[in-house]
This record gives sequence, structure tokens and C-alpha cells, in this order.
Amino acid sequence: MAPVASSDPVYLRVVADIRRQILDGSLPPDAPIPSRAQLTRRYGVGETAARHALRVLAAEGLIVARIGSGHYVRAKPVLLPLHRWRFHDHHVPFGADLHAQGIRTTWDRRSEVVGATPDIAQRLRLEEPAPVTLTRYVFRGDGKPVQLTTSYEPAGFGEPAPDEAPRALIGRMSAHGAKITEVVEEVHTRIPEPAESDLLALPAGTHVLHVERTHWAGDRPVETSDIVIPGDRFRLVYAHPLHP
Amino acid sequence: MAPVASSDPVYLRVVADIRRQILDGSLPPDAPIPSRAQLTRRYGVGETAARHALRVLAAEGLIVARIGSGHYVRAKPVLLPLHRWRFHDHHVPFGADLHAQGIRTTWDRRSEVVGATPDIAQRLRLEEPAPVTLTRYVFRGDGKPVQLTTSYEPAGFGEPAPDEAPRALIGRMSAHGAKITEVVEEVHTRIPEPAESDLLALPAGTHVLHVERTHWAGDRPVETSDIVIPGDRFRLVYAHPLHP
DNA sequence: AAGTGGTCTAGACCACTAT
DNA sequence: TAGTGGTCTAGACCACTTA
Repeated sequence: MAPVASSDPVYLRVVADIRRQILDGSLPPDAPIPSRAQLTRRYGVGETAARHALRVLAAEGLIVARIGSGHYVRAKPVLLPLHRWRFHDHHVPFGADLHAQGIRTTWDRRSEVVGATPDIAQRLRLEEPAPVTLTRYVFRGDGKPVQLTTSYEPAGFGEPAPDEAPRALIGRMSAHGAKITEVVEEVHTRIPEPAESDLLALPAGTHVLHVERTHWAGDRPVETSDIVIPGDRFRLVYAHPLHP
Repeated sequence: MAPVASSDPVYLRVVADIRRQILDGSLPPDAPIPSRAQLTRRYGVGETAARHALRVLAAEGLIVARIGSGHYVRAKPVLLPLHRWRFHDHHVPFGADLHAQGIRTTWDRRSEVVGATPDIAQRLRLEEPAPVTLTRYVFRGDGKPVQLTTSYEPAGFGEPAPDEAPRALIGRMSAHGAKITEVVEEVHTRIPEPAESDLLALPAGTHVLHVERTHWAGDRPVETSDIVIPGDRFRLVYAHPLHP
């Protein structure tokens, strides 16, 4: 019998051993992980413990399962940069980063006027039942959805023209006398909602980056959006010039 | 017998039913979820399926387990804002946001000179075996670690003074002739490493926000950091003024 | 045809919580 | 003391991949 050092749960012995091999390179990316049956024999544990160990390693993102085939060391995914804005050029069109990677980008949009929810009313500093224009965007890279955006504006700035580009908002607001002075983005990470998982075809266990973006005209918020980005494919880039 | 609509896995029936009750409010925050034994009876499934359903709901962040007591609907956590910078004031000291919440902040630091890893060498545009000053910070809120930072500078800008504040870097670089012109932050979400989970006392299943920050002097990178922030407690705030 | 992961059953023991 | 979640065993069936 192998020397056993700890009284920890059995499955953690298996997890720790495989994790170590992955991190120190003995198991390189795409290398096969022992199957449930092999783990029970090799470590002298039951099927449940072996199964649980594989599940934990998968949840940690260290291995991926191909059903019918086996578990494999997951290659670290490449995170494409999404430049949220640039100095002297706030007008980064969606898709510039993707296009630089040779990815063809498209998008579509649906607008409707609805009553503001309490959350949106607070973000736009409106009284609650105020009407707002809600616009849903789906951005696609090579045909597959890669970003979901839900935008809210107080009704009255006019709907976006059917062929208006997403970033033309600043001009349209300006035409209605609201000169945009600041954009604020709040970033957090969360578990995708089931609908988001479906649309974005997210692998189990991946998170999304959720960006709450608000356009300000002076001290008045004139547009706010919820932007949902797959966390396993993208990183957000913020550049900030210092007293130029 | 209740009407069964789908041939999906059994545990998904349980998951879908409980998820619906949580999302539509029938099960409010902190409400108890039926136990494994109750689920087996109520839905006519085995213990394994009941157990699996609870595990999935916990992984989705909808419920939390209190061992020995039961599962409960998880109250949506409040995400404290961390302002990464502000217009006309890039000098946001760490802890300003926390202090505004009545949280007392402290930090400590250890520096050493090491050889640059390939990754760090690339980020600092150095030849590989170049010496760099590595500084590890632990930031604490009310005594508990809330942010981990690992900073790298080419050796030769002098070590930070023992009592130098973290943000004094810009001044120290300037004194060595490197005028910082831009800060770039790249944000992604990932699973915490085990050491990070321990230090930050992260609940299972939570992600971290990983900020790769680089200070630039013209086209030369003079400092780069990896900043690790618990994803269940914070959101990052980026404000961007438009052609002022 | 053999092996694999996903799912599932029917139990069980333990440490912990609640009463 | 009863109930709970965390862990664990010993098996099993299925859809799928691989050869």
C-alpha cells in the first residue's frame, strides 16, 4: 500500500496528485487523464471518489471531458483582447479587435419601449414607471454570438435608425441636446444565466464578464447598458493616459 | 404521479423546478431548500439525483449549503465598487472605496530581485534572463485579505522604500527619468488558484477578477502587475471622459 | 466490441446543527 | 436525538467514441 499522509477526503488525494502533475508539466495540455476505472485501480478508491475527483478537476478548469472518449488536460484558452476605449479615440467600433484576428463580425438588434424596472430607473435617475427604449443587440463573430448587450435610454431621444451603428449613440444623443461627457463601465464576473449559456454556447463552468456601461451628459445619465461577454474567450482592455 | 414532460436527466427536473421557484420569488433569499431525503420523496428520484441537483444549484450560485443544517437560497451578494482610476485624478489610493464603506484597510509587501520569467520578460519587453524586482502585496479590509498584487519592475529603478505607498510608483519612476504616460489594465475572469482561495477565503465556486496592469513611459513598459480580486465581493469601475 | 463519461439506484458512515 | 450535508462503496445502464 502507498503511504497515506492525510486523513483528508479520499477524492482530494486523487485531485491533489493529478493537479500537481498538470501544474508541473508532467501532464502537458491535451494529455489524457486516467479514466474512472483506472483511477479506482490506481489509487485504490471507489468509483464515486474517482468520479468526484474528475468532476472537481473539471470544475477547476484543469481538465475537460470528451464524452465517450476521456478526460484531457485543458489547454489554456487564448483570451482575445476587447479594447473598451482608447485615448484620443473613444470610438472603438465593435469588431475592431475581432477583425484584427481575422474574424468576421456581424450584429443585429431589436428595440421596444417598455416601463423602466426599479433597477434601470435608478441607473437612469428616472421615476419608476417612466418609459424607456430597450434595445437588445446580439454581436456575432463568424456567425456565432460572442456578446450580448441590452441598452436602455429614456424614451424621447428617438429610436436608433434601423441601420444605425451601435456606437452612433453619441451623435444621436448630441442631436437631441445631450452632449455625452463621460462613459463609465463597471465590470464584474458572474455565472451566466441559462439563456446566456445557450446563446453564447458557453462550456459548463465558464463565467461571463458583465459590464454595466453608462453614458453621462454632465451629471445626467442618458443611456445605460448591460454587456455580457464570455469569460473564457475575451479580456477587456482599458487604457488610461496620465495628465497629457 | 406528477405529469412528466421531458426525457431529460432526472436531476434536471429537480434543478429546473427549484430554479424556477428561486427566480420567480416563490423561494425568497435565505429560504430553506428541501433536503436530499425530502427531494427523493417529493420528486420520486434516488439519493444520487437529489444530491446532484443540489450540487448543480450550488454551482450555479443559486443556493448555499450550511453543513449539518441544510441548503438555503443565496442572497445576491453586494459588489463593492473599486474605482480603478478617475478623470483628473489618476491617483486613487487603494482603500478609498473600502474606507467609504467603513472598512479599515491595511497592506503589507515583500520585495525580491528575481530573473524574469518568459511571460514577464515579454510584458516588460526585456531579454529573458533580465533581473526584475518582484513585489508581492497583500491588501486587507478589516484585517482580512481582499486583494493580492504581484508587481514586476526592471531592476534598477530602485526598490520601493520600506514605507513607500503602493501608488508612489509613478513618482519613483519619474525620479529615475521614466515619466509615466499611460496605464493599461486588462481584465479577465478565472478560477482562483488554491493558494488564492486560501488567502482570500473564497467560497467554493467563486471566480476572481484578474487585472494585468502595465505602466508605460512612452512606448516602454516600466512596470507590470497581476492584481487578483475576489469576484464575489467587488466590481471594477472605469470612468472615461470624452474629448473634454 | 471495448472503453468512456453521464447518469442513476440503494444503501452507508461521519461530523455537524438544531431542538 | 433526529436531521442534514459531505463523503463513499458497489454496482448498473446508456449514448457515445474509438478502433
